This record gives sequence, C-alpha cells and structure tokens, in this order.
Amino acid sequence: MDLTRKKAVTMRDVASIAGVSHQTVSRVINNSPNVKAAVREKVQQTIDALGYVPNSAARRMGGNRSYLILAINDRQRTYDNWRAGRGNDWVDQMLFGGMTECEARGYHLVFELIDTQPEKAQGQLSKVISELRPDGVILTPPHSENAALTDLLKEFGIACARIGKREGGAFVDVCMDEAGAGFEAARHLADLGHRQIAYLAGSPFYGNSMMRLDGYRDLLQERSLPFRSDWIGKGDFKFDTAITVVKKWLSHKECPTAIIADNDQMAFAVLHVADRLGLKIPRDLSLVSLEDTPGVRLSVPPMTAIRQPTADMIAKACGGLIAESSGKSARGKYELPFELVKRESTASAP
Amino acid sequence: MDLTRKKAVTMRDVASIAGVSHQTVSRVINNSPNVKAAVREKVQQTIDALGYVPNSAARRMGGNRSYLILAINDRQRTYDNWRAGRGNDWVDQMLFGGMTECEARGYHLVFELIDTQPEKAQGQLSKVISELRPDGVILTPPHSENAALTDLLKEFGIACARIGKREGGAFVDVCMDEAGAGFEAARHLADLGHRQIAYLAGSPFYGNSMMRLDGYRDLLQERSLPFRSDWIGKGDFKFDTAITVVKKWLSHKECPTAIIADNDQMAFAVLHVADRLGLKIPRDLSLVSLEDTPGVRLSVPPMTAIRQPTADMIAKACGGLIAESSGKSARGKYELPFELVKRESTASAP
DNA sequence: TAGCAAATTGTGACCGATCACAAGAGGAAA
DNA sequence: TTTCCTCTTGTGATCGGTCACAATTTGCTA
Repeated sequence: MDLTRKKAVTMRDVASIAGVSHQTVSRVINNSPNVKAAVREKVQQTIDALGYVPNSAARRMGGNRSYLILAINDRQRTYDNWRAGRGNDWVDQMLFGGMTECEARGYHLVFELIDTQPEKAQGQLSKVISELRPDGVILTPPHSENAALTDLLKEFGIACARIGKREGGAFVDVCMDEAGAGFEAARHLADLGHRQIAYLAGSPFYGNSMMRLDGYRDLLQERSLPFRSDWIGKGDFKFDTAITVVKKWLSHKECPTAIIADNDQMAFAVLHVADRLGLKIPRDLSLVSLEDTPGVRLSVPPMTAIRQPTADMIAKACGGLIAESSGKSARGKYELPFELVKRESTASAP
Repeated sequence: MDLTRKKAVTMRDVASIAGVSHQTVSRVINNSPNVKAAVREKVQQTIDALGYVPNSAARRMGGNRSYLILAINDRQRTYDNWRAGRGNDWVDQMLFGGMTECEARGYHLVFELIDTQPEKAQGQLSKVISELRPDGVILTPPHSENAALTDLLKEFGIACARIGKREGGAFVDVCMDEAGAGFEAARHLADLGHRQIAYLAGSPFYGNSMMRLDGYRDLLQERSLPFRSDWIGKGDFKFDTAITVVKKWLSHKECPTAIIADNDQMAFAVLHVADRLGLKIPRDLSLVSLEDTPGVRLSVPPMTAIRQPTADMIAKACGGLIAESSGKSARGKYELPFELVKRESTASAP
C-alpha cells in the first residue's frame, strides 16, 4: 500500500487561508444566502486556488445528507441477460440519464443489484440502506411493485422514486404514457391505410400492459376500425406462446395486415412466423413493437417501435429525489413522452 | 422531508448490550484475528439481533478505506450510443461482474462518466476522487490509455485497474488474450475447411487490434494456409470503409470463402455487401466477428463471434483493487480467456 | 510460582464536514 | 442617541466509525 496518500485539503485549510471561520466556508459551498458577496468571493477564490473539494463522507457524518442516490436493479434479469448473451442497454441508459442530472448537483449514483424474491430483496435493501444512507432510492421494475421495499424506505425516511408506477402519492413515480403508446402505434398503422390490425397482448396482470391495449382500442374506435377480440392475442410476453397465436392468425384466409406486439420477444415471433409462411415484412405485413430493445433495432428488417424514455425517466427520478432531499416537494406522478421510432417494419397496407 | 428518520444502530449500542467495548465490536466486524471465539460469537449474536450494519461514511472518516470502487466510463461513447439508439450492454455487464465481486466483501461500485478530452478528464477525475476517496478506480477504454489519469491516481495513492491494458507494473491490468482471439477465429474457419480467409483489420494504432491480426497470421502459418497481404483489409473500424474493401474482395473472381472482421461495424459491412451481391451467408461465405456486441448476436444470420469476458474482467479488476486496498499485492497483468461463440454465420467451405 | 511475552480487551483522540446556538455588525425606527 | 431587529459571522459539539496506545488477561518458561 502506498503511504504517500495525498493529504486532502480540508475546509479548515480554506478557512484559515481565506481568513474566515470554517462555518463560513461551509456556507459558501452550500450556497447559503446569508454571506456577504465580498466574503463569498474571497472564499470561492481560495477554494479554487487550493482545489478544495468537500469530502462526501464527512458531509454525510455531520449532516443528514449523503449526496448519494441508489439505483436498484433486478439481479435475476441482469444475470439472465448475461447468461443468455442477450444485449440489454437498460443500465447503460440509466447511467447516462442519471449522471446527467446528478453530476451538476454534486450527487453520485450507486447501482445495486437485489434479488427478485421479496423476502431476500428486503434484507438486501435494508443492509445497503443502513450502510450507505442514500438520500434517495430509485426502484426499477419489478421492484417498483414491491410494497415491502417502499415501506422499508418510508421507515428509514428515505425518498423513493419508482420507475413504471403511476400512483404518485408519497413517491416520485415516473412513467411513460402507456395508453398513448398503444394509441400511437395503432395510429401509425391506420395512417398507413391498415384496417386489419391485430394486437399481441402481454399479461392482464400487468397494469401497464393493459393500458397499452386500451390505447390501441381507443384508436380503433376513433377511426371506426373493426375491433375483433380474436385478434387480441394472449401472448404472456413469451416467444413460444406468441408463435402459436401468430401462426393461427396468419394461416387464416382473412388475416391481419398489421400486428402490434406488446414486447420485443413477441415481435420476434411475428418475424419468425412471417418468414416461415413466406410473408415479406413490411410488404405483406406491418409490425410495430411496443418495446425498443437492441434486438428490435437490429432485427431484419429493423422494427418500428415505441421507444421508452429510459434515460429521461431516470433523470427525472434523480431530479425529484434530489429536490425531495433538499426540502422541496417533488412527489407525484410524472408521465414522460415516448417516441415512435419509424424503421422498416411498417409500410402502406397491401 | 421526513423527520422521522429511523435512528441508526451504532457500534456503541452493540457494545453496551454485548457488554464489551466498541473497539471489540469493531474487531469483530473487521475479522480481526485477536478476538476470543466466545466473545466474537456473543458480539456477532448481538449484531444479528439488533440488525446492526456499520455506517460506511463513518468507516471512511475514521479509517483510510472507503469500501468504494469507482468505475470510469467514457461519456462520449455513452452519449453516442444513446443518441444513436444503439444497444450497448457494456455497463450492464460491468455492473453484473462488479457486483458479484464487490458485494461479498462489503464494497460498493460507483459508476462515473468522464469526458474523452484528456484535460477535462483529469479535472473531472480529480474532483470525484477528492470527493469520494474510493479505494480503487477502474479505468475502461479509452481512459485506460490516459497516463495523466493514472499519474493522478498515483499521486492520490489510489489503486488503479485498467481494462484492456497489458502492461501490469503498478497496475491491475486486466485484458483478454487478443492474439488468441484472432488465432481461434481463424482456426475455427480452417477447421471448417476454409483455405481462403480474409481479414478486415482495425487500426494499426491500436495495439490490441494488431495482436489479433498476429494471431490470425500465426494460424495461417501453422496450417500452411496462404497469406495474402491484399486480403488484409485496412478497415479503420468503420462500416463505410469496410464496405469498399469487401466489395472489392467479393467482386474478384478469386475471392475469399471466409472473412474475419475485427469489430462488429465491419462485420455488418460484410453482411451488407454479401446481400447485395447475392451471396448467402454462411453457404457461400463464412464470417466471424471479433467483437460480440448485441448487434452481432441479433444479426441475420446471428454471427459467430469472439465474446469478450467483460463481466469477468470487471470482477477481476474489483477483486484486485480490493486486495490492493487490503494490503495484499494484486498488481500485474491478468489475461482472461475469451469465448468463441458459434452461431450461424460460419459453415463448411463451399 | 514468579516472571515475561503474547494474546486479548479497553480508552480516548481523531477524521472533516454539519448543526445549534451564540455573538457581533449594521441599519431603521423611536 | 438608544433600542431593537435583521443580517452576517464565529464557536464548539457532534456524527460513528478507526487509530494508536494503554491496560489487562492469558499462557508458557524457568
């Protein structure tokens, strides 16, 4: 180990050189309003000259803020993706969005992985909370649904943001306009002249999934397009299940000219079946995915998809959490706009 | 703000209940050898009963360890990927690998984004180092090449791991067997009966890229296959440049039956040109990419590729850094095995 | 059984911020 | 001028660990 560890410049160093008390230096770095402009400037100059940076651990000890935001991700999902060699840019986007927001305010982002099983998750979160005492915690799916976790955070008095939830209340809930996504996907297809639009639904147990379905339904109604319940595929998000459903649809003599898939796995199933049946996408069949993972962007052809504003959602969550821990209230529901990315899986109706 | 912040259980609480001094508790949680078994057990029981977790900020204040590992990523790359809507699972894999290693030892991983420009990078790293005082820093490309950064870390006395560097010395350098990758890719093709294997090289300015090329060359020699310098494409990693090169190769009457691409962008170019010329992969042409990004895994057909052990490399880096900060020496070069993932872009020679 | 070294346990200072509160300075009103 | 209030600045305690060192116990040798 290196014993020549560079000695840190402390607040007292700055204070004695600037000829003020340590508390005044503290006031300057915290932008306290009650400091004379002349004093503030002198102190700031000394800070710059010495290259002083406040030690975050000490700040946490003395005060009740840690300048840390904890982002919780699901371990199983991360592990599964890793095992499957599947690409997942979720964390990458979180990092980008989170840093953008945290950096300017002097905050840092700590990512932690916790288990899916609720009991385990609780113990793990409790441990890391006690250890780090973050100012805020971001819960991502599926943990945003876990009430035991939010209860724990409430008990600790730590602000909590949930991604994909839309309750608001005591939380900073950041979500996407799910119904709008279903609506826009359908509208895009309708604008292209499609009148026979089928929908591969996810699970009725996921509220967000149902909202997207509702959006699709609304568009159908608005445009007076036929709603056929046999064209609502119960796909449970899985590739194999979707294969069966789509095969049935497309083998029928009166088949849909466009399909909306609630997630990318099911969208892939459409690609697969179409290929088997000799249907060319987008010439014979248009396809929109409501999930924009790397797979969707790199398929052949690249799929038109609804892009979830992941980076923006995390940025919003961080911003809200920072505000909360600064005494401002930022609780509530924030619905962020999605983006319909038009690629090559959609074209005019045949 | 919630004023009902849960009061933390402190070391002194544990001490008074267990009937020992606070220092003894400290010894137990730090696995100090000089504690009687009976005392250790009694203290441990009290810790468990109270759910005591040491406060990391306090540990950092008192001691000279922070139990924090800093992982530095490049901001531009992250931003570019985000802008392009390109999938990048690098951070996701880092998180997985890093957590696996850190968690058990009570360490935490903090990701930071810093700018590519060397001067900016230095200031940013300096700031975050002063603030967080991590026990170790992981530098990823391109920052692993930046000597100003490593000098800075040396000055602060902070251990440093570099991903993709192979010097060792004062660092924990974690890399992949680059030459082996080029060799194995070529061997795989040779085993399939290919004798005309072309190579789309990256840039001669990147040592690792050149090593892969050397590996390819070695295999050619070992199998007495013809080495043709006009089949070494100078591709500079870019799609467009590669297009030109590959078009020339494949339009020639005596053309390669297999191509190795140094990165995924160039591999895509091969796919593209082959499609244009009506060549079917892998029937008419085999293709191996030396980079396994999501794009490569999801192309049509999915490409055979060399998979970089990202998660393992970060795990190794974390392990080394933790060892270093515990007084053990872990400096040196660690070359981790890659994996040749056989997918559907390679087949027997036509 | 004394004597001494090694193993075990305890004591109080300390890290570098913030907090609560006290003290001083300055300006307006009486 | 005096008084009082507000704005600004300073003082010392405090957070919860670790460190250095002192005190005690234990075990072994003579």
